[in-house]
Amino acid sequence: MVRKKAAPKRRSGCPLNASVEMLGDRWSLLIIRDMMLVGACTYKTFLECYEGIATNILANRLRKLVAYGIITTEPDPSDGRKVIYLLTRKGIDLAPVLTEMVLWAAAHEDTGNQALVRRMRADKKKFLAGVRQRWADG
Amino acid sequence: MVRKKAAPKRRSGCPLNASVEMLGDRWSLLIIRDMMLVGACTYKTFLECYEGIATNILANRLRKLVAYGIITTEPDPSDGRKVIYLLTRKGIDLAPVLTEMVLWAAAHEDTGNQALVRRMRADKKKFLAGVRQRWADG
DNA sequence: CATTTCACTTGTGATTTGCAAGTAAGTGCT
DNA sequence: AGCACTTACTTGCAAATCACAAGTGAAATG
Repeated sequence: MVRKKAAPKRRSGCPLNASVEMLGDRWSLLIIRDMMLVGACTYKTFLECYEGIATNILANRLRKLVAYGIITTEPDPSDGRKVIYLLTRKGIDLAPVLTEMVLWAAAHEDTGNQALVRRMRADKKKFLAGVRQRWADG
Repeated sequence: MVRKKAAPKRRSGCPLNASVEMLGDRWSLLIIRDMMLVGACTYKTFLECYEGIATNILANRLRKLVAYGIITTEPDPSDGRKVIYLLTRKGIDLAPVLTEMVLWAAAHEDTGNQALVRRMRADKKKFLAGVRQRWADG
């Protein structure tokens, strides 16, 4: 007996469903974090950044993030093998979400990079403006 | 040949890893949302809330959220069959994260419940205080 | 031209998920 | 006390997803 594929039904019209659809997995948010905070932008740097992600999964997640309009790709003009991944406006707008998550974890768990956390906590707005600034320049 | 279980290595000491560990799946955030926004607090209401979650998965996620200290359980004094799930302080502190996610989705996708979104956007602080208030009363 | 780098894809088991079908304890009615 | 019903789960199995190792093809490097 063949089972139908039937995507999991979620209560429609409820906020957050869309976000979870796009970001609710083990890797997507980490990829975005590394673009935003670490500046990673090629396939290789992602693979190295958190060793542990499988290469097929990384390819899959990047494809999905592009499909959702959170990141884009462009060829590296100085090296035809490389593909550069960039955050779109929609992707950059995730900065407040990431910030709150980092602050939450910092408040309730042992987190590394206390310097960053302090900077975020001290002036959230300024921190977010900084992220936007860096990405606006491309 | 037997494969070792080997949890996926993530770069240690980086913020956000802890959050993704606890919340980075399809359902955990939705469960928390429904506690926070809808007021769901029993197994049955969770199952009905978004029909689509499998009962074994729900049980598993609730157990994990308890283990992470995000929710607690207590027996319903008026009905011995029921278990009441409650947000802990740590769980309540997720409100800003959820809020930012809802606002992000609202800005970039078609979301339902525009009234809620407007209320969040109009006065984020007041909205968060309201959530905390409701949970403080228990 | 040979080697290396880069961004992937493919194949193969292992793990996780979705679904239907239990089960055990508590409640409510008679 | 007996029986039906609700609630919070567990179990079993198939299907989907994942981790890991090993390619592949195009472009750069020596």
